[in-house]
Amino acid sequence: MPKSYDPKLVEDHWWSFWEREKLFVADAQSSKPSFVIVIPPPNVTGSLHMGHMLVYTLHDIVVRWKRMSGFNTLWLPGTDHAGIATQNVVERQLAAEGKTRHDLGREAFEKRVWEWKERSGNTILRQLRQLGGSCDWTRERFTLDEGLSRAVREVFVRLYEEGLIYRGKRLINWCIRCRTALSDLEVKAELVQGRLSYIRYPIKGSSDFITVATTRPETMLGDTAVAANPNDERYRHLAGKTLLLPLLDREIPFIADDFVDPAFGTGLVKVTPAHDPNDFEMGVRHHLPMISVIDEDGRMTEAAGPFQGMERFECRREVLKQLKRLGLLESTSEHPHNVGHCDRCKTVVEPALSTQWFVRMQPLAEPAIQAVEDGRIRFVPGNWSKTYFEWMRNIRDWCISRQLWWGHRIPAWYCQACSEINVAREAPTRCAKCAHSELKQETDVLDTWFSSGLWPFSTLGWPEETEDLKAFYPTTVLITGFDIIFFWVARMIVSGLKFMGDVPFRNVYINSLVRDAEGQKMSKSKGNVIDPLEVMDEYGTDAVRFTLAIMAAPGTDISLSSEKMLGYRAFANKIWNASRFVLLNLENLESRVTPGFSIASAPGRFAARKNELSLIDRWILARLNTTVGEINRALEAFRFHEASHQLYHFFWHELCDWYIEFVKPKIVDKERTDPDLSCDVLIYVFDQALRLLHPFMPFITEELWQRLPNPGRSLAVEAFPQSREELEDTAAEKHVESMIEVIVKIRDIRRQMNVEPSRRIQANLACDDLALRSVLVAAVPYIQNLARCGELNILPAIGGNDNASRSVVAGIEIELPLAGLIDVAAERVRLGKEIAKIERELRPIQGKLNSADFLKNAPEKVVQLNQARVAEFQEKLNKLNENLRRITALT
RNA sequence: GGGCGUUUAACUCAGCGGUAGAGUGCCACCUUCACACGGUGGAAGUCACAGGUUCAAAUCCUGUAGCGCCCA
Repeated sequence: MPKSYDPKLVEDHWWSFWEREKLFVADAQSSKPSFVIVIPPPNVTGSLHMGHMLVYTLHDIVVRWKRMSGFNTLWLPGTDHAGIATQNVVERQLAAEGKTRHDLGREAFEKRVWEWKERSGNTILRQLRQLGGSCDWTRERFTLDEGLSRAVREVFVRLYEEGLIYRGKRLINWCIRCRTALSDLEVKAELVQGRLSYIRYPIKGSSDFITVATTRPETMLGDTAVAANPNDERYRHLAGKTLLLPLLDREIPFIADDFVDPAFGTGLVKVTPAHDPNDFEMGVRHHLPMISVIDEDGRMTEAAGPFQGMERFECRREVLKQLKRLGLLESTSEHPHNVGHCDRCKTVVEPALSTQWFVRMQPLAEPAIQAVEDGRIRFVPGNWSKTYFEWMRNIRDWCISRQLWWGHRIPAWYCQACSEINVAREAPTRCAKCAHSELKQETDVLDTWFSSGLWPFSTLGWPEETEDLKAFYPTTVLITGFDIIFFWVARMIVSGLKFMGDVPFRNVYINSLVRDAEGQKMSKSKGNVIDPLEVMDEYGTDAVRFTLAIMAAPGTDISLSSEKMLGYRAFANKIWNASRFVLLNLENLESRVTPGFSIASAPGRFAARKNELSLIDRWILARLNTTVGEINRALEAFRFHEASHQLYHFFWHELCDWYIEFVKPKIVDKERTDPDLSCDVLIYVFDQALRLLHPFMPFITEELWQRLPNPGRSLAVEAFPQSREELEDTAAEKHVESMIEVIVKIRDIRRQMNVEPSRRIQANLACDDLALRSVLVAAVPYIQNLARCGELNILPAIGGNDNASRSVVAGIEIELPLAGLIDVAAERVRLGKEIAKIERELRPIQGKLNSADFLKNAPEKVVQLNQARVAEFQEKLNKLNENLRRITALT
C-alpha cells in the first residue's frame, strides 16, 4: 500500500464499477420512501466548468447520503438541446466550410446537428460520471427525445386551447445576428457610453420648434408622435399641435402621456412605437401608427425613405449629419446608458414589431406565487424567494417562438385556403375549419426553456401515466444556480402546478457562484478559468469535491484557489494514511476482535458492554455518535459546509490526532494476542468514518472500505450512520477532554522550558475531586505516552517541590519537577504570562456579575455559567499566583 | 431609480443575541515504526464606521461608507 494516496490509480475503476453494477438504478416499485432529484440539464454543446462541478457535487452528496440512508433514490440525468447555443455551434462549423444553414436546407441542417450531438454532445455527462455522479443512467433523457417532445406538444395544445398561448403582433426583442426573436430574459442590459442628441422638430404652421432628446436618432424615421407629461406646464401650449418630422417631413401629433419623465432631457420624447417598448405602450394607448424602419437584418426599411438599405448604426450617423446640416441638431452630450444585448451573441438587440407566439403568464403565475408563499416550495437560502416573487409579481407575457431550426417545431398548421391556425398534437390532414387539405406547419421552433420547464415530469414519462411518474413526482429537491431562477425554476413551478396539479419539487437549493482565488468571476477573457478536469487530475476528484463542499456556505460565493485544493488533497492523504495504519495492522486486529464481531452488531455490543470499554473507546464512540448526529442534521438543512467541517475535524483532529495515538501502543504491540474490545472499536470507527465521508469523497472511501473486511458489494449502498442514544456518553467526552488538556499543558510547558522532546520527565497531577482522580489514574499510560512522562503520580494535592514548573487545567494541578532543567527566570516569565491571560479573560465576566441588572434579567443558566467560570478562573489564578510567589522566593 | 447581498486573524471565509472560530499562511521545535500531502507547541482580531434596542450585540434596528449582483 503506497505511502500516499494516488487518485489516478483508483478513480476510473470505481465510477465504471458503480455504473456496471447498476448500483444507482432507482426502483419504481420500491416500498422505501423516495428521494428524487432531476439534474439541471446541461447544454449538449457544453463542457464541464467549475459551476457544473459544484452543482453536481452537491447533488451527489445529497443523493449518496439519502441512498445510504435507506431511500429509494433517483438522480435523473440528461441534457438540454439548447436551441440557439447549439445551432450557433453548428453554424460556426458550417461557416468554416464556407456554408450557411440555408445552403443545406432545414432537413439536412437538422440532421447535421443531430450527428454532431451524437458524436460530441454528451461531453458533460461523461465528465459527470468522472466526478462520481451517482446518476441513474438508465433513465437519461434529452429534451428532444420523442417522449419529451410529445410532452411539449401536449402542453402547447392545452395552453392554446385554454387561450393561454396566442399568436400576435407585438414588440419583441430581435437579434439581428441570430435572426430570431428573444424573450425578455435573453436580453442583457449593458452600460454603453452613448450620446444624447437634442433634435429640433418644427411646429406645423409656425416658425417655432420644439426640442426632443434621444439616444437613438435613427429611429426618428419611425416616429409617429412627440410626447410630454400632461402635468408639464412648459408644454401645455402644444396641446393639439402638429409637428413636422425632420428629414421625412411627416406630420406627427403632439400627445400627453404620464409615462414621460419631465426631468429627462427636455421633458419631450419622440415616440417610435415600432422600435421601443415604452413607445409601443404609448402607441397602443394613443392609437398611433407603428412604422417599422429597421428590418430583420438591422437595415433601414423602405419606410426610412432616403435611408433605405443603410445599416442601423450607419444610419444613426447619417441622420445626425443631415440634421446638423439642416440646423436641426441643437446639441449632443455624453450619455452612458443601458442597452439590451443578445445574451448569446452580445449583439445589440433591436426592439421590433413582429408576429410571434406568446404565453399569457399572469394567470399561470398566480398559483406559482402561492406555492412559495404558503411554503409548499421552500427556497434555501430563503432570501431567494424574494427574487422569485419580484419577478413573478411583475410577470410579462413570454415570447416563445424562435426563428431557428434546432428545437421543437411549434405544432401549428396554417390552412392555405382559409388561413385558419390548426394547433394539434399530431399533424392534421385537413383544416378543422374548412376541411381543406393543404396545410403548412409553422416554421418557428419553441424557446428552449419551454421544454426544460417541463423537465421534472416530462422526463418521467408524462403525459403517459407511467410508474415512474407515480413513484417519483414530485421530486424532492432542486439544486441549481440563481441565474436560472426565472428562466427555469419559475417555469417548472408554473408548469408543474398546471399540468401535474402539484409542485415539481419541495425545496429549491440555490448554490453559490464559484469564483477565482481573488474573488473574481471566472471568464475566458480574464483567463482565470479553473478547469475542473485539470484540477481533478492534479488534486484528485475527491479533494476538489470536498473543497467545493466545505466552501459551499449557503448564500456566499466560493473563492476557489489551489491552496484550498492542496489543503483538502492533504486531507484525502490523511484519510489514506490513517486507513493505512489500520490496514497494516489488520491481521492482528482481526485476530483480536471479540467473538462474533460484526459492524452491524457492534453498536449494540458496545452499548451492552459499556463497562468493559476503555475510557478512550467510550470517548471516540461518543464523539462519533455526536458527529453523526450533527452531519445528518446539517445535510438535512443543506448545510454542506457545516457537514464537511464536522467530518474534517472529527477525522483529523479527533480520530487521527488523539484516538489513534491513544490506542497505537496497544495495536502495534505484536506480543498481544488477547481479544480486545478496543480492536472492535477501532475497526468499527473506521468503517463508520468511511461511510460518513463517502457522499463527499466517494472514490477514496470506496477504495479503502473495499480493503476492510466486509461482506458488502459497495460502500455506496451501505447504510449511512445514524446517531443512537445508547452511544451517548457525555461523561467520557468530558473526561477525555480534561485528559487532553492536561497532555497539551504538559507539552506546552516542556516546549517553553526547552525540554528535549524525547526526554521522559516526571509529572505530578493533583485534584481533590475523587471521581476525576480515578479517571486520571486510568489515564496514566495515555498521558505517559503522549506527554512523554516517566514517573507519573496522581495525588490528592500537589506537594511542596519548589524546583518545579506548575500549572492548572480543568481543575487539575500539574507539577513538573524539573530539577536541573528548570530555568527559574523563564518559569517566572511563563507564569506571569499565564496569569495575565487569565486576568484578561476574567475581567469582563466579573464585570457582568457585578451588574445587578445582569443578575436580575439574565437567564439563571447564563448567570450560573458565568459564576462557574469565575470560580474556575479564580482558583486557577490563586494557584498560579502561589506558584509565582514560590518561584520568586527561590531567586 | 428599485431590490438583494457583503464588510470578522496576514489571506480565504464560517459563526448571526450569552466564553471570537476554521482552513491556509506565519514562528519555533521534531526526518518518533500510518502520514513531511506529516507531528508538537505558539503568536495573531476596537468582528467597516456612527448611533440605537437589550442585563448582554460580531449577531437585532437605523444611518453612513466601501465592494458586488439582479431588475428597470
